[in-house]
Amino acid sequence: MAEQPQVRTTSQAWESLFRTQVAVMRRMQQLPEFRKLAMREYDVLFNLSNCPTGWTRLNELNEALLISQPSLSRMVERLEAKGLVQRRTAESDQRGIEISLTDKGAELQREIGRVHVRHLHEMLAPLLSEAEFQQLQELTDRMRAGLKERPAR
Amino acid sequence: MAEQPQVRTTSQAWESLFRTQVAVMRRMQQLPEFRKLAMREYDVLFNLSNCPTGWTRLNELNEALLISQPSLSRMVERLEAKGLVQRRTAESDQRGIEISLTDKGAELQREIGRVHVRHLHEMLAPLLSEAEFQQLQELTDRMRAGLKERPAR
DNA sequence: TCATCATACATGCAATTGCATCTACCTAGC
DNA sequence: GCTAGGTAGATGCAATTGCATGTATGATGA
Repeated sequence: MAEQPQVRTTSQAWESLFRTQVAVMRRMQQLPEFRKLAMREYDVLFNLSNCPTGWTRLNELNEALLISQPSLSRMVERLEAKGLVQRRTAESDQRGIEISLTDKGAELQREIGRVHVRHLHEMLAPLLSEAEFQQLQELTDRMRAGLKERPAR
Repeated sequence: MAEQPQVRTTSQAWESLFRTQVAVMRRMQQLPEFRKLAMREYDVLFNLSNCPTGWTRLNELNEALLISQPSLSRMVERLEAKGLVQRRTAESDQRGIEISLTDKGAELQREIGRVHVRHLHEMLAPLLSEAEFQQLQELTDRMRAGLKERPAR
C-alpha cells in the first residue's frame, strides 16, 4: 500500500508544477505567432480541434479554460465575428449552445499549432529525457483522472 | 546516455501538465477565500512572501507572473492603496522600484495561504502517493532549472 | 398541470488588462 | 562630458474581463 502524502509534499509538488507552467508559458507568449491571436483565444481553437464530434457545448468548453462563463460567451462571439468558429443551439437542450471550428478556424489552429509544438519542443527537449517526459505525463494524467471523479462543483 | 525525447513525447507531456494545472486552478478559484483578493493578486503577495530579503524588484516579480508589465505596475498601485504592499525606489538603480509586503499584507497572505494549502492538500493527496509527488516535483524542478539557463528574453 | 427551482447562456457595467508610447535614468563609446 | 542607445516603470486608451443579474428553457414534485 502506497504511503499517504504529507501536506508539505503535495503543496511543494504543486508549487513546482505551477511555476514550471508559468515559466514555459511566459516564453511561449513572447512568440510572434501570438500577435495574430491571443493565447486564450488559441486555447479555445485548440480545444475545439480536439473534440471528436467537432461540436462542443459552451459550458463544457468553459470547464477546460480559466476564464469566466460571460468572458467565454463574448470571446466566442468575437471568434464568430472573425469567422473562426460557428454556433448553433443544441438539439437536446434548447438553452445550450454548441460550437465548432470553421474551415478557416481549423486552418489557423493548425498553422499556429505547428509553430507552437515546434517551439515547445525546442524549449523542452533539452530539459528531460524521453523516459522522464513519459513519466511526467503519466503522473499528470493520473492526477487529472483522479480529479475528474470529484468534479469542480 | 539518456535518449533524446521525441516531439510527440514533449508536446503530450506539456499538454498533460498544462491541463492538470487548469483543472486544479479551476477548483481553487471557486473557493470563497478568493472573494477577498483575486488569484492574481494573491500570487503577487505569495511571491513577495517568498523573497528572502523581503524586497523584490518590480521587473523580477513580473517574470514570475503571466501578466504584462503595465498590468503589474497598476496592480501594485492598487495593492499599495489597500495597504498590502509598500514601494520604494531601488538604491542601486534610480529607475527601479522595490516592493515588499506590509504587516497587513503579510498577515493576509498567511491567512489565505493556510486555507490555500489545506484545500490543495485535500484535493491532491488522494491522487498520487508520497513518492510520486516527490518524483513529480523533482521532474518539474529540473525543468525550471534548465529553463533558467536560457532566459525568457 | 403548474408552480418552484435549477441550469445555460447573454448582457449591463465597472474594473482590469494589454498595446503602444512616454519619461526618467543608466551605460557605452567617442 | 556628451550623445546614442538601452532599460525600468508609468500612462493614455481601447479591448477584455469578471461580477451581478437577466432571460429562456429544462427538471421536479405536489
